[in-house]
Amino acid sequence: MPDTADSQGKEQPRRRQARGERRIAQLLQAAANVFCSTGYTAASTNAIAREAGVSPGTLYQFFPNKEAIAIELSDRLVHEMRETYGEALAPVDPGTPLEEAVGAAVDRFIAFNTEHPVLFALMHGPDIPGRIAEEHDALHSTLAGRIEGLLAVFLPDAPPADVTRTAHVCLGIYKAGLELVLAHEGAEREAYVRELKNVLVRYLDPLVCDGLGRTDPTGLPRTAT
Amino acid sequence: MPDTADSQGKEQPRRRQARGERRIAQLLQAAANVFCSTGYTAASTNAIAREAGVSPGTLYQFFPNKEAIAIELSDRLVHEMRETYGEALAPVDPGTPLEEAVGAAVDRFIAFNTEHPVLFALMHGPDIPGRIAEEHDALHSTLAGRIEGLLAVFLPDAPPADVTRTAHVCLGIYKAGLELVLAHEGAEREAYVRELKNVLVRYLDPLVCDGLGRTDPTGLPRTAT
Amino acid sequence: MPDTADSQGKEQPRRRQARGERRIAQLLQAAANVFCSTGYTAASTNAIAREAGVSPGTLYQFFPNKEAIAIELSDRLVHEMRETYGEALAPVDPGTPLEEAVGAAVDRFIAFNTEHPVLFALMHGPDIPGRIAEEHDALHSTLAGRIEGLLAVFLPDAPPADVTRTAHVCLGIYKAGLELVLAHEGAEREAYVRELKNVLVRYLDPLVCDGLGRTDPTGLPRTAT
Amino acid sequence: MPDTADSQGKEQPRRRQARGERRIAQLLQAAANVFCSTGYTAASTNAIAREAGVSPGTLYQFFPNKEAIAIELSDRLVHEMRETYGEALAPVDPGTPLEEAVGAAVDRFIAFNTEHPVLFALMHGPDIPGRIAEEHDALHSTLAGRIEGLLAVFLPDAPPADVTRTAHVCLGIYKAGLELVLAHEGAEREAYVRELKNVLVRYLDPLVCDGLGRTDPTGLPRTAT
DNA sequence: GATGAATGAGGATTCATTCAT
DNA sequence: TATGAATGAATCCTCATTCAT
Repeated sequence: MPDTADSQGKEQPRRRQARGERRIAQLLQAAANVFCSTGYTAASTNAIAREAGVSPGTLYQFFPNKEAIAIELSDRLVHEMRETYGEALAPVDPGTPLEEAVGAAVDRFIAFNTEHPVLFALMHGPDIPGRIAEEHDALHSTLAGRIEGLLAVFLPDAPPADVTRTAHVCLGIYKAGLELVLAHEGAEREAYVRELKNVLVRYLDPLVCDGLGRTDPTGLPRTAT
Repeated sequence: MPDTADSQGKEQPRRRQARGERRIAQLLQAAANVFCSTGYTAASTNAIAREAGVSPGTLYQFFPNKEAIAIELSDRLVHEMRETYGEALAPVDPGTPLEEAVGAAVDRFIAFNTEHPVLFALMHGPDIPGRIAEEHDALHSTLAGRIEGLLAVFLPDAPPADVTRTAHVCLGIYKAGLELVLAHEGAEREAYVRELKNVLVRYLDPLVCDGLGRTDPTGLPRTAT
Repeated sequence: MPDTADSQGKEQPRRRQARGERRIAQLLQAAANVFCSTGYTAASTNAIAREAGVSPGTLYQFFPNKEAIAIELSDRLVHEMRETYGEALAPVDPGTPLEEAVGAAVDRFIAFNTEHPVLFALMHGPDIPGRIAEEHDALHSTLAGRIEGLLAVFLPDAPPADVTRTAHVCLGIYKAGLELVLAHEGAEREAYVRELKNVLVRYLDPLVCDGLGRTDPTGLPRTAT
Repeated sequence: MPDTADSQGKEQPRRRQARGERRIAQLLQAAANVFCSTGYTAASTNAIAREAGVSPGTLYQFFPNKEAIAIELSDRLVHEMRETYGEALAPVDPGTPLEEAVGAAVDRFIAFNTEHPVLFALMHGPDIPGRIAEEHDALHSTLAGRIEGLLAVFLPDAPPADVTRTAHVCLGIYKAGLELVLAHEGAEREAYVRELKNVLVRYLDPLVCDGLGRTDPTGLPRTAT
């Protein structure tokens, strides 16, 4: 009756990894909690270790510093995002109306953010303009990339630089909107969600038209409210 | 027969302002520098004192803590903003085209931000969503208020709650845009400025009623770029 | 054209002293307040100056340091004590029963202490045994001296060293009792006052009146040295 | 067959006591030294750490603040007192003459105090009357409790409130006496010890009599020297 | 005399990180 | 691996005291 599995002596690497994985998950979860409640900057490694119920030394066995924790956390979130929503942020059928696509994307993003509140803390990058920390950067680029992918569908002819820029603008808008959304509750929150969608749709709509004169078969403005 | 100053009794509050007022300015300048280079959260009072070339004790003679410095700094910035641009953010003639008004406002804001880079650090509020610190809050409310005033001209019939919400959205957009603008230079920066204006104009345009009620049946941006 | 009063040249000392005395009284009062509310050790000169409504510099114009304030305060208290109760703590008629004399003395002491609560803070000397600070020492010796004077009446034949020692013991008892008295209120306080008197009377009674063979009706040990 | 500690799950609270327990003892010893030489109020955690030869951080790994150190120190002293002298301060046979009991108790107390001089610093509670700090309070209550236990033997019929009050008075007397004792040396110290015993015996003797008319079989003053 | 500015060492406390076990 | 002990610099802030005005 083996009290613990790894007492059998075989396959230690596997087991060790197993335990290690568990520890890592545990630490990341703790880090997420701490980042959420105190913010990334104010979070301390000791606090994370405490929250995880392990000693500081243990934490440093898996992560060289706070930044590494944030990076790994970001990576896992990105990974889970991909798992959940597929490679493209939204596997859009090119015929989808912009409004619908944006609405769906925002809803998904917000749902994901709500489920993983730490995302907000991680996204909330640069205390200092222009000096985006590495840990946030990874997440940031990934998000921007996904948005870019989504945009590519709607702006097939736009120069890449423009698409990239537009993606960054969208991400900025989203972050700002998310902040407002999270800061409110109930009906007001809903209202902010709607506004966020409006901002994005109205911003993107003319660009979509510009692209290649793709006109709505109806000849009417594509995104009638 | 007043033989000495203390026979007057009143007027205790502030004397010997000469050196003191200078020191305060010096400290605020130093604080601005430190906030800019390390961010508000990471800035330390000792660092500010060092930057100002005074001892920690001196700093504490004028400010009880970092927050107070930030608040005073914000107050002065707001004050200067008012001095520079007048009470309303832009004294708009109601007939002004939205695009023009927004463009002017953004240009002014950006100019002011460029001249006072610390504004960005101060605006960059909540590490933690929903928990905006007092020092940022004051600045935030002021900015939101100014935007609201501007919007009131264009949205005379909208319910106040909507105007407030719209102002917050605009401020969010502006902050996000500013971040992007500041993160780039040269032509790219110009491009981001343009995008920022676009976002705002397109967002606001459908909300605007041309004096006689919203006539846009589509609700879509009337001022396609 | 005298811009300030003291440019007249006459009678400066008088005026200076007058104002100075006022300042000193003001500072001492403030010090008393601060000593009472924070204790002597924790009291800061800045706090005293603030309480007095003057600048730290002014304080140091009159007192070289905290200790000097305490000493002066003690001196004035001792002086007032003398003024109020005369040179001897109680001008006792040798025939007075011990109980009465002690009761009166304790009542007076407590009354004085209640009226001048700072006395307690000042008496509460040595954080460190054997190292009585100078400031407390002055007060202490004075009090001990007064008690000694009182005792001399009742112990005319005792060797001086014994009288001194007994006085110190009485003062110690009194201080301890006062602490208990001040720590309680109402009936309980009264009870402690009674106990304090009991302790002193019973302690002194056997020592008293070897002289004429006043015998102790209680049969309690009178001379157990 | 537990291969690693974490397979047990329980028992987390304290491990690795070897070094830690030693450090704690070392820190407490250092604290005792510092409390003795500078007094409790003036003692600083940094000074304690320095005295212990460790860094400030180490101290804070074991104690959250100065108060906690004082409390732990008090607890250990009380514990050792109990170990040394048993649960009751003196396991008195009810027939023991008061004088003897008091004498023994005082001797023990003084011996203990002499061996653990920090006790004095810890007992010396309130800088401010009525505001006894927690750390001193614990010690104080314990001592008062022990005295109360001792008194209960001699005052079996007295109302509990009276016994408590009497115990507090005795403790006060003892503290005052101890101060005097410690402030002297040699013969003079001996003399003060004798006086202290006298004070206590004479104070308590009448109370004992009151109780139930327990009369000395000899009919003589019970505490003849 | 009076002021308030200035000091800098020292107070408590925290933190990222390392190390011996 | 995991632990908890250890570190020392850095945090914010206070204090007694001095000095120019």
